[in-house]
Amino acid sequence: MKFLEPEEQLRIIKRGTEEIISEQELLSKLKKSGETGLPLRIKAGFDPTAPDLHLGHCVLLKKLREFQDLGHTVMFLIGDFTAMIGDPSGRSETRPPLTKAQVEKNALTYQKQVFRILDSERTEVMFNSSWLGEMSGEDLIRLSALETVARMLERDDFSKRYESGVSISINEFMYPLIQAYDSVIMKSDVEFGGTDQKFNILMGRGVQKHYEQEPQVAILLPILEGLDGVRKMSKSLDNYIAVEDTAVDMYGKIMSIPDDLMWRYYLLLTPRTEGEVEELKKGHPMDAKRALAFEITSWLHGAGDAKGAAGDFATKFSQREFPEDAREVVIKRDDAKTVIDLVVESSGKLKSRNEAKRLIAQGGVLIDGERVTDINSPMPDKGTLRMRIGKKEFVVVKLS
RNA sequence: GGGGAGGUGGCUGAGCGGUCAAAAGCAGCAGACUGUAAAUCUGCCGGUGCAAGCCUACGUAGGUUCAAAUCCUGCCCUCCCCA
Repeated sequence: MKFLEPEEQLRIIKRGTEEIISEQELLSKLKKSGETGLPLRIKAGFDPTAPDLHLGHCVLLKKLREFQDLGHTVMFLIGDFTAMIGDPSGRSETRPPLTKAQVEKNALTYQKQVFRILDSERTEVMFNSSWLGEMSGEDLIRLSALETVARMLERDDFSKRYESGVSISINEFMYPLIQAYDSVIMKSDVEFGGTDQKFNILMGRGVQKHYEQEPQVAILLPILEGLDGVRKMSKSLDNYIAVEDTAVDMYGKIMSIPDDLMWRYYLLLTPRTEGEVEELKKGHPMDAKRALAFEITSWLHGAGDAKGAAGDFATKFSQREFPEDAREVVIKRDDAKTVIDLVVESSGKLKSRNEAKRLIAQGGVLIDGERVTDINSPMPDKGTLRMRIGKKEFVVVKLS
């Protein structure tokens, strides 16, 4: 195996990282791998709690892919055992543990999604239940003796919870230790994670030393903010862009992020250099955002789909025209006496009749380009209606 | 084991026994404007109903009362102090 110069590799790796502990160690590991011809073993752990990968995960996956392209091996660890505990990182409360069946199902969905980004040739998929499941009670106690409560409480989220009186379960204290032990078994050279993983990853170093291994380098990546631009992207906050979102949705969602946030997306999710980004900043923000949306969408869906999505967005929102490929719905005339029935029957998004009422009253519904604000308006006497329901839903309704 | 505090709508967080479907903020939705599903401003924001109204909601089960998120009791859960 031939590698690039260690310094060059380091430069590539460093881009967009929050912190590397330590850069010196990483450089020496890279040098050693260059001399021996052995790829580095890169560990990244994932909780199979959310089967929906989103762009937040992609920050990490993209970095892993860069490592792979440099010739190193990624160990994609599915924390099927630890998921039953629930990672307390960044949490303000205890998470409910998952059942075994749920975990297994989620893990499969996970794998299906990551190889959109990772190179499967250079990836080893691992499950920590394969070694943790075999640990005896005695092993576990021994492991737990390696750290103290005071040390655990140094961790920010634990101490905050402790001080503000939110519960911490004992098993949550075990989490960092177990994650650290994974690094020992996996003989990890580098462990990746978000900044919220700092404590856990550093603990891996300590435990590896205890087992007389060279400690892993910690590479911490920033947490990506979600659609609201403030809170971290996560499924539970529903501010996420999923890897499996359609190209159209993905493009649209990226267009909806606040302007200020897009530079961060450029840095963390695209290969654009700082110079290129500076150039974009000089131009119109909307052009820069379009380019961003296109770039990310084609990364995950291919250029063809991305082009389609861009066109779709332009007609729907920039020109406010009715898209040609709108969803079609067939409704029986008897089922819809008035406009509100029509809206309720044809929309796939509205949760209640009240919501439809509000939407109509507030002018959010257009039928054949005409705004309808009276929920009791009679049905137009036509066979086909082109409806816009809210900002994002376009439906062609055929009456039978 | 003893003493104390608390559990409110997706979240944070107010709440005198009636005027509470419950303040405020966040999130969400719509309109205006625009450069976009940016920003800003305005309105909406439990269900059902054209509406009046009705129904369901303030950890859970009961009770007091004409009336309870607000008072009492049991239970569940969380936290603090002492041992």
